[in-house]
Amino acid sequence: MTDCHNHQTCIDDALSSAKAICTEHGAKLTALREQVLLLIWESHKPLGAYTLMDMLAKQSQRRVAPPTVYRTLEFLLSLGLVHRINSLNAYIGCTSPQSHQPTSQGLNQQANYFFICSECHDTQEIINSALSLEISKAAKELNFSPKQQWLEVTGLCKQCQ
Amino acid sequence: MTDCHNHQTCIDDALSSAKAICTEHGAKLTALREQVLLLIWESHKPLGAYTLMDMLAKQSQRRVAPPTVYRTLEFLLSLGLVHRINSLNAYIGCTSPQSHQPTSQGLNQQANYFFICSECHDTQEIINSALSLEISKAAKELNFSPKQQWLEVTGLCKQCQ
DNA sequence: AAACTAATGTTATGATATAACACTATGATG
DNA sequence: CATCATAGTGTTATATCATAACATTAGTTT
Repeated sequence: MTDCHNHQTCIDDALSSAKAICTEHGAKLTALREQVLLLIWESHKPLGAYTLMDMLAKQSQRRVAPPTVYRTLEFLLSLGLVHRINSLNAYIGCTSPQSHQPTSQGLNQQANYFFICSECHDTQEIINSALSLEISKAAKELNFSPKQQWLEVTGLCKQCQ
Repeated sequence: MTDCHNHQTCIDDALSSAKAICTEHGAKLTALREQVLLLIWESHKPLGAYTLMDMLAKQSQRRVAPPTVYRTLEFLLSLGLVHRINSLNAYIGCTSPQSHQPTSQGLNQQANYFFICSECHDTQEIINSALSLEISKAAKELNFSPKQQWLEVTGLCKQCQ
């Protein structure tokens, strides 16, 4: 991770956020879902579905098949608790799930902006209204009505330069 | 495509650009490479590698294997003649390859911004310096040194709203 | 022509993701 | 309490996307 920080706090926060958000949406954070969310947060880097599957299998001493993982990820994605990094086919914990909440109409217009270090794979998510504004302006010029946005910037993080 | 335009002109331009860029880099636009580039441009929408493979096989009446297609795509990508749409695992012709030229150090800092209609799959690429600037600013705040950027915005195009 | 190199062909396999259906657990309802 | 409905999970098979490794061909240089 880029900043020296108390990782356990970070995980705890993520978990209590997740619980709150689940309650709010009448969704259940089952043991499996919690386990996957924790694994993703403990890693703190984008994690592939099959890596996650192996970790799960190891933890629970039994075979875990792909659909189990993908369904769980889908659940977490739908609540904005994790994000998919398209350029890596990988999944990462959302640092501000409150900002990525689905509405009754389904998902909000979602804006996901990531900076991904190609060296250490540390990935930082940002919320940036100036950036959002520029994207909206560009969309307007094209008469395009945006729904979801992903920005993935690869390069070198502070530490790895 | 979003704008009513002369599609053949568009293809012709792409092809002559491609030839110029290849010459400039001492690269060869072989028959296969030209064929793939044309197929991508004729479609004018993001095309999967396997779709492309089937189209190639059909055109040339012979079996074409994945590596053939992927190598060709890699070549075209390396010269900035096509782009990969990560959220779709698909490839599309670059509308302004002059702006995506590799340097002697390898690829420039590349900025690829796409608006992808979820209805008709029309995909527009834009160049937008205001947007680039915001991304640079955000990177600077993180002390992140960006190398490549992809923005993919999904939603509804003018026609499909 | 021989030797070298870039391009393409070929076979096999790895990596990512989903469809379809079976089973289980949990809570609602009579 | 029994039964029913539903959400969640398990299981098997398969689809989809991508690459490794090595063989062959074609074009260039000497």
